[in-house]
Amino acid sequence: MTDHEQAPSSSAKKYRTPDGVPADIVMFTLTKRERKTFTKTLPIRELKVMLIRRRSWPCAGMWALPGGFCRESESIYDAAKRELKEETGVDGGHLEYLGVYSAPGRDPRGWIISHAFYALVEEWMLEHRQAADDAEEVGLFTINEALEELELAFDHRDIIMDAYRKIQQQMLQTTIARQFLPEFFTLSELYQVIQTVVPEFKEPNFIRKITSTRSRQGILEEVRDDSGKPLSSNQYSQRPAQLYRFTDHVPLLSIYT
Amino acid sequence: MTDHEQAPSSSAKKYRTPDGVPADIVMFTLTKRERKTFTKTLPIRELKVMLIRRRSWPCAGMWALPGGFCRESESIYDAAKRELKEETGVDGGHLEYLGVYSAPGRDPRGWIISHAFYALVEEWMLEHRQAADDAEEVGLFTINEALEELELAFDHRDIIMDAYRKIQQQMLQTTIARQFLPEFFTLSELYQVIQTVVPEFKEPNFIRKITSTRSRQGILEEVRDDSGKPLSSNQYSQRPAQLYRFTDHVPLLSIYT
DNA sequence: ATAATAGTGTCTTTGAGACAATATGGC
DNA sequence: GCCATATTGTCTCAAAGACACTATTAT
Repeated sequence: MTDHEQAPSSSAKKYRTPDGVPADIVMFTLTKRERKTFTKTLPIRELKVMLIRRRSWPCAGMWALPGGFCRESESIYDAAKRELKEETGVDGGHLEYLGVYSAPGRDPRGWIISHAFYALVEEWMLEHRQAADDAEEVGLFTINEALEELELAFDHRDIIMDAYRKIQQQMLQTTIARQFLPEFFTLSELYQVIQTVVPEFKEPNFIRKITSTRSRQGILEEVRDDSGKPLSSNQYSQRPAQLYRFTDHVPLLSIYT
Repeated sequence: MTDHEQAPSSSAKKYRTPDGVPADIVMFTLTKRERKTFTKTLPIRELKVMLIRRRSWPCAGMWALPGGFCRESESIYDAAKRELKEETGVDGGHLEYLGVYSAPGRDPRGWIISHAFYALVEEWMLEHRQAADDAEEVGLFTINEALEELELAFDHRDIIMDAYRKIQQQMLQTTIARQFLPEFFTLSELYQVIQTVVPEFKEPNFIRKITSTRSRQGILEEVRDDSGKPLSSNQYSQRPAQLYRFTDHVPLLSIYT
């Protein structure tokens, strides 16, 4: 007989049930800082994570992921979406489930099962947050700062490490890079974004590979104007560079082929 | 202020909290049936999922995933591991987290947040279950049977579909195929296992590709005996075939290279 | 003209893909 | 010898990788 048969009922609780089910969000953003050089160049980009300094028990004074408790009338994903909106004031943005954190004793308030999400937001979305919220300390940190220098609440260090691993994997295996780029972008920008999130990624012939191989064809396409002329941009370089955009194509990867 | 600040405490509950947090397991197995032909040949393999017919409210009479409620003293993963052991009598086997199912109203018993796992077990592990459990109806079904012909309890249809998608993806992108194979195996067996789980997978030159390309090197290695002579098997063919085993290498895939 | 980045030409080597040819062992 | 499956030979074309070269624009 499975335990399903001995289910606790909502009317008469006989079994110990969790004390709360929050959704916590690892909000990543890619900051963009102009380099002040005499000539045009790509901005400096850095991957950052948003944290909030807790003011009250438990873990007062430590840095924590933004989050909030889920209500009965919503799914966990809806709770995360609501929380993301409260923090950024924005509805959009990439929001994806990361996992569940349920080790006994992870939260001194009781039996708290946390669901982690990660979001990719634009830097400006976080400015709203800083102004709107009264006196709550908010910070943007690089992954290294967060993991090495800060005191993190609960098991949020584990969550951030897991989220970092996941975003790195997704950056290489999906087209989430689009979340960090304008609709049209140059291949140098794309390469820089990938490298910012996955420093190990090195492709000397990146441009050629993307543009000249059949198997990669389909994930990107050249941008052209109405008359079919290729569009280019010289925002970051002297010589204009061809603009590209992501298509809807999602390639299927395999270790065997 | 984040909702973390308004946390319910275990001593004095002021907020509605979930009525239960079960772990449900999609148990996959690959059945192996000898083909009765005059000559040696590979067995027929089929991917099956184990379901249990519910006897009591809610969803009495419908087929459901095996599962059980999580206790305060264990993590969700531990609960799934415990449940897997109860069902199969075996400690081992591949067990992996799939996701959370929390849509309001998904369970008539109340606010029940289910965590799905999927497991890969060997067929014989399920035999124990059939004998040990008193009078509970257990079945092994192909994915198609489960999705097309059975009445499934709760949102277990969604869970099974998600699990199927995930196992297909993992079969191509990780080395979980090893869970369905003996330690040493021939490349024909490996190919058959992959195709059983992912029928779309077609590689005419499979053997050559695996054995002769540098980029795939490392995930498999030839088995040799003490004196360095290659080991082969003629269990499934007249001419003996080279045996291989998986290494510990995990390749990193990217859509950009 | 110069500097700086975008993109191409070209050559070598590896890998994919298709088939034909050969090898092995049970019968 | 015959059969069925495993494995290799061979040939063609696509792609990776390296590096030198050309192109385009701001200053």
